Amino acid sequence: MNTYKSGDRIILHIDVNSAFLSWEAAYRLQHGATLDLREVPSVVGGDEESRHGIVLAKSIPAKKYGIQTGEVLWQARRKCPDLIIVPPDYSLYMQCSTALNDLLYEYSPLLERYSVDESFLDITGTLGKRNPLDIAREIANRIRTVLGFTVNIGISSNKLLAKMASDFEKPDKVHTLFPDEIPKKLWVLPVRDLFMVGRRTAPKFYRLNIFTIGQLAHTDPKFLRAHLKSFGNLLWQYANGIDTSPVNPFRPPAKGIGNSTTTSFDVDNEREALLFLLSLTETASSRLRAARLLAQVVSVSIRKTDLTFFSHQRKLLTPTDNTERLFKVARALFRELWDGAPLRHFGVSFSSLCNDRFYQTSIFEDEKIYRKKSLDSSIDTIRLNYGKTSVVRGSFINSGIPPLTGGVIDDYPGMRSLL
DNA sequence: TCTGGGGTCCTAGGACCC
DNA sequence: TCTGGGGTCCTAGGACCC
Repeated sequence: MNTYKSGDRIILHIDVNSAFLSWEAAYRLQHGATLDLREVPSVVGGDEESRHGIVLAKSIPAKKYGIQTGEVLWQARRKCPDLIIVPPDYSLYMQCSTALNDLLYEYSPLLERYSVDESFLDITGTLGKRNPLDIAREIANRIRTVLGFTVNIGISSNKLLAKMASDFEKPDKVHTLFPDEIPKKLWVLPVRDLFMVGRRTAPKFYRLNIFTIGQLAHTDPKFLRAHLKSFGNLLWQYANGIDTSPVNPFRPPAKGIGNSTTTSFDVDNEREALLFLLSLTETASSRLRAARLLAQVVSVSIRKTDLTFFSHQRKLLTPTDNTERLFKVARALFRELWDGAPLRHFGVSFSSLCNDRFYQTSIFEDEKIYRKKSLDSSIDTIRLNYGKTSVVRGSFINSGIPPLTGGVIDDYPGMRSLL
């Protein structure tokens, strides 16, 4: 029952079932635990004390209580009083992700790591005479027995359909969604289930009397364009299973590097606000230097206690990776932005990135920049060798504010919203 | 007691240029 | 003096993804 044509590509989308939770469960079992977190109502959740308390991943039994990813933990606990909550361990997830991708790579070099727990694999050239379903089942079986967790695998002739297929019945399932299966398997689904139809777009469709992916697929694209601009066109194509994006094994260079944090208390004074911004600038700029990049745009964002969000950005005359220079801009932006209302969240991010080896210099370039550069790199080196807290700015001492905030694990797979 | 943190892309309006 | 038109750049905000 091969429903694919000989000229088509064969793309697999591999999606780890409840990734963070499964990985925690597998790790604990391998280290002597007797309880499998996947078999009881459980979640991976942030620290409530510091206001990071949301559900990051849930077990299937937890889902049966109506618990949703992104939900606040006290609400989840109200739905299920016996809920087990475990803290996240991102370095473990990174190791599991790498092990998964090493295994996938045995089946094709055309492997795209879409996120920490999702990958695309183009097996067109390595398939030979084998049936793609058999290969997918073999991959899933090996992941389960060798690595100790389960995946869903979607099979189709493009990435969009493969991704939609992996989202069908879970866990530990292989599904196909070839073009001739679209009416039966895709069009019957609610429009909200289509990739890129989020919480704001779905209600727009409901108002236009579009409730299923099939209805969207049969709507005049000109009508969609009138309501949703080019996004309408894209979604019409997705609803019809059209996607020509290739599986790209090369990660494109980052377009922006930033860090943000929700503070453990409301910040109502400039001194503390600026310390948080400095703390974020320290980590974000050291990531910039580690990647050998310079930034020409600095942006600062804040969130008030009512969760409203504001941001300001500024383009610099010349790109830089210098902590002090970047912080001065961030500070100016913050002062423009802030009206004095208490804040619960801060963000600093850098964009318009360029390579640090060749860049346009300005005749106004500060001569002292070379000394500042060597200071930054010395601090980076000391922190790398002796730990992050080995060098700390005096202003943070006794401030109750962490001197370095945010930061990602090296090589954490970048995520993107588009295929 | 409200909702993390890392990203990408798109749009609209204003400034400015020719 | 009474309002063109095309283009680029910059900025703020909003949508989506995992």
